[in-house]
Amino acid sequence: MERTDKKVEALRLTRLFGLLDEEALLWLAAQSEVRRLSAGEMLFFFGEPATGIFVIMSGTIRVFQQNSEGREQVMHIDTNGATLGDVPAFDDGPYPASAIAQTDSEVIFIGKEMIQQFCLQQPQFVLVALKLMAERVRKHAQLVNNLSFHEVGQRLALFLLSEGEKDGGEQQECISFRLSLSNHEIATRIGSVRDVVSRALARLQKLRLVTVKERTVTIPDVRPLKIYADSSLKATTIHAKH
Amino acid sequence: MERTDKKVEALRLTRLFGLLDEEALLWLAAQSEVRRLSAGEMLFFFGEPATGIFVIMSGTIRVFQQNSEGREQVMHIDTNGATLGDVPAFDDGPYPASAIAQTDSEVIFIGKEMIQQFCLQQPQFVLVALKLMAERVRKHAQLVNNLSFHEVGQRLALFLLSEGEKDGGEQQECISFRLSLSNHEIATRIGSVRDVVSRALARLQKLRLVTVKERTVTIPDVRPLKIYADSSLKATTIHAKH
DNA sequence: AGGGTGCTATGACTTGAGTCATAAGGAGAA
DNA sequence: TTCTCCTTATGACTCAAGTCATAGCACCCT
Repeated sequence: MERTDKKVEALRLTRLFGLLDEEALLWLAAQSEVRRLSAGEMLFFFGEPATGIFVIMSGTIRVFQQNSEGREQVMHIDTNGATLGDVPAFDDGPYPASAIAQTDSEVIFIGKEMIQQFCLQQPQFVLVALKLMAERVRKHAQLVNNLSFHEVGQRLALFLLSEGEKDGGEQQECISFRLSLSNHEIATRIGSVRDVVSRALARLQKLRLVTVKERTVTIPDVRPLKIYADSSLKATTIHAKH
Repeated sequence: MERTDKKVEALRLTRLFGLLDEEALLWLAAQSEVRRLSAGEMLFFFGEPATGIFVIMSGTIRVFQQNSEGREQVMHIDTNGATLGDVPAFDDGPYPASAIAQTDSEVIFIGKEMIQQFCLQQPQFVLVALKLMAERVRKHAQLVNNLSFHEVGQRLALFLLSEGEKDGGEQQECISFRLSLSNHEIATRIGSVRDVVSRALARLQKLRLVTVKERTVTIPDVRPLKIYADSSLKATTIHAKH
């Protein structure tokens, strides 16, 4: 199998395998195969029996659930170094969600048996996997929280804040960044639909919490936006009545 | 420390520790302490720094999130043998949810350092923990699915079906069981409020999908109820228009 | 008996969210 | 240029969900 080095390099950059020694990485690389995906290609489907885990070498992959009408709820979006399909690899169930390549991507596939065999030989690896899995639980709990307790406008505000932090990086009062996603894509992440996101964004602008000019979002002051995102609706409604 | 045997017995009955040998259990039991909780007492709070994990010896404990108005979303409810606080023990964050004793309960507390130390000595234990954590992720993904894609009536139907299976046990067409929870408690599990649950239950009765008599629920045939729970709303709405 | 307390049930109302239809702007292709 | 295709924006409409108020029932405690 050629290009083992490339695979080893890719594995070394992941959180899951990053701490392993050269030998272990070489073994894994030998057991693995590279798979190339075009944008829009499905990596796996919800409910399908799982055969192994995927490690992203390049590109970005969206993991989501979908209802019978095609409406999507994004669970998470991953890029270089992330691991996919780890849940079914460890609990032996089917895939709990579907995954699609958002851009042309390269992933490394490692069969479930390999992983399980590997686990028995590399105890410290299992600890890392456990930590990553715990973080996943935490993220999902956060998602439940957002969906249960915040309405669309607030979820949009939270989304903009997280995008702003990711993009702008710093901990500033004023953040400005280019909105790389369409309203429809935003909707799939915050659990809504295109139209409603459009309206919610307009509302945030009316409230002077953000300004949008040609898909460039400016948050003049993050604090009131954070307050809006976390505020109980009852309070804001009562206030708005007068 | 007296009553070590009792602790060992309790630990042996858990999924997390059940496969360990006597020696390991004894060590854990020696490091642990028993804590008694009255019904309604909090075990830990969302956001609090986590100090260790809890194993339920007796009683039932509810893990939930809450918004500023006091509305609750139950994440899961656990009894004998379940483990709580494992996520923060392994990813070193704060508690991702709050926990309260629903009934008088006894739990075993094991400090985080003990657990982490234990992990290094007992590789196969980590594998079990990983599997349980993966199952947790799966459950949460399922919860997100329910909240995102099903409306209250459907979520109630799913809840009744799961209660029926749990109680009645068998895989029958017709299920009848006593509804041990109040409408408010049901509401916290399916992400709604008391009034709405009451109405939704009335609607299920009008549709002849269930009958309720003095808190005893009868599902004459589970199949139409399952269909109702999974049906896309659009289809039912269009149908109802004529 | 009287007075809590907690639960259910139900009608009236409000509102957030989603659907549908339409208009308009930008990008790219022929 | 013109014709698509994709996107955003917006008004009109519908409906599910939630809020509020009220009434009735069962239970418990003096």
